[in-house]
Amino acid sequence: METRDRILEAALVSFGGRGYDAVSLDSIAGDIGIRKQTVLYYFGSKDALMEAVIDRTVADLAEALLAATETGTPVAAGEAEPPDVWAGVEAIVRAVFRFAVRRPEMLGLLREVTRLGTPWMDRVRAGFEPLVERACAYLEAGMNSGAIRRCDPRLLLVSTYSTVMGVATEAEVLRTVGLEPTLRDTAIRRRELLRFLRSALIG
Amino acid sequence: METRDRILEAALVSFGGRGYDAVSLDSIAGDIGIRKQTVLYYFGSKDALMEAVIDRTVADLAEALLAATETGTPVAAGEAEPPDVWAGVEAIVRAVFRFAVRRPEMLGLLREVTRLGTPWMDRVRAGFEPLVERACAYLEAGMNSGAIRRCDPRLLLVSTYSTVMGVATEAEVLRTVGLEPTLRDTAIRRRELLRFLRSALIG
DNA sequence: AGAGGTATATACCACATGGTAGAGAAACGG
DNA sequence: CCGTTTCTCTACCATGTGGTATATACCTCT
Repeated sequence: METRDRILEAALVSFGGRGYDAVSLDSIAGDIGIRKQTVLYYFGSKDALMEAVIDRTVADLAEALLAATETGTPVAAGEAEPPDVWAGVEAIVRAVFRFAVRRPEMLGLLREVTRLGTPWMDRVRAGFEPLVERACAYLEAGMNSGAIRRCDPRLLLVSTYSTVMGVATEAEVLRTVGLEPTLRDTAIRRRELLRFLRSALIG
Repeated sequence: METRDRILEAALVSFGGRGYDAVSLDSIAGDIGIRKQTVLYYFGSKDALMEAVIDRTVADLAEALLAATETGTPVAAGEAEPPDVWAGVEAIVRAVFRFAVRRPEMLGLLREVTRLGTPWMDRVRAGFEPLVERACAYLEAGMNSGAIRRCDPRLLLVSTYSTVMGVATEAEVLRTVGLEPTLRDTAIRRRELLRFLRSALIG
């Protein structure tokens, strides 16, 4: 099962980096020195390959982000003490930036899928659903404890998601304002973003 | 010059809505009841058509946003009094949401171009450069007057841009958290976003 | 050794795409 | 009334695409 993984990896990089339509099966196969028909042997069609890539990416992201949420949240069932909301947000942002540096294709793929919409997006939704639920409950708990300002948790989640994803992935936008997405600058951006979010959430 | 404009309009809707690669010249021509060769008569190639679409969109957006910036900014040359930064930000956000409702293709195209990157993106940069300059100067003035917290204005601009664009355009993300991008919800989102930004900027 | 599944390759196909060539209409100037 | 320019069309082409059919090597189990 070696080849299958190599195909999945190459497809992830291509789809996430250049977009579904812009990538041909020939180019994916060529990247790892095999023929297109070998790709079609493992994955019956281009669509099926995309599905597999999405599923893997969503699983990886959801796992990492759920793990990050547990950081700094001693939340037992029916606990009374409020969790440290800010620590949780910070852990999530750091996890996302880790992906932005080490596996930018994954965040790129996520963007691509939100652009393509239905039916690809449904797979993402399915995989992220527990994450979204948890995040909303988390934010709501923070509002109840007064740690963050009161508002619609879903809207707050969207704002936060957009901001984090944008800053983490939109390299072209950064270049527009004269910033290069180097490792050093990325750290600075992360710090600045955290200040931004902290003000927005707590203020 | 009637046909030319109709082509430009149809291409804008298609490119912005479904992406450059996913749209064929045949489909653009079909949308307005002409043949592909007529499209190629006015615009020598698909690339040239895309350039024209980008240029028009950038010009429209830049004009509207620059106009919005002037709202509530009695900024004369070498003025001493600080401008009302928050009023300016609010005017910009309202202008962006106006586009999100009335011309969503334009914001979609902007997204698409940032995804495609060089060399398309250079045209956007060129058209937005004065806007970016103005925005940075604006934010810096606000920091100097103490109206908003001090930080790198370019990073703050990127954070704000990402947030506004995300909330204004990512309909799929909204659906993920169970929100529909109706007109009514859009107004609510805009209000919530303004509260979010206000906290982030002023805090 | 041979049967059967696993895996990779060659050859091919139907189709859509961007682009070219050139004809026919329609308006316009002399 | 004729030549020129502007515009739109039909017809065609070269290329790249996703996908099928099929052959071939390899490996494992009996």
